[in-house]
Amino acid sequence: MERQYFDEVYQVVRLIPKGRVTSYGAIAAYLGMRSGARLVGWAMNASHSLSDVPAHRVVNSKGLLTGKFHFKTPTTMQRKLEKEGIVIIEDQIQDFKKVFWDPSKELL
DNA sequence: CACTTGACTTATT
DNA sequence: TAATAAGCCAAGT
Repeated sequence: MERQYFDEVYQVVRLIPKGRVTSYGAIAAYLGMRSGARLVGWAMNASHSLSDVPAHRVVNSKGLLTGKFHFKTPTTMQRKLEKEGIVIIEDQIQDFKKVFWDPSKELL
């Protein structure tokens, strides 16, 4: 169980500000992986064990809620994001560029 | 033990 | 411009 990247992924996700979202690739890049986005997805899948991991703030590069079906209910993810002020239409985040939070640039 | 799959992304054809 | 291939790590079969 060498989850060397898993823990790092969780920590970054935990640092996502409320009302902002990030992408799997951004997290992967911040961890030094060029294309470890899939691994980030796996980390999210395993994040169900944890309680402090706002996986709903992690979307794909297009701002699409691809992982919403992995939540308790398919609407949980969207509802949580909308509750934080993010507008979503047809599983697509509106003004994605504005709410996008890049750890490598904003977390420093 | 080897192959496939998975909440992805970028590059190439 | 759209479709396909390749690349990455971990876990499941």
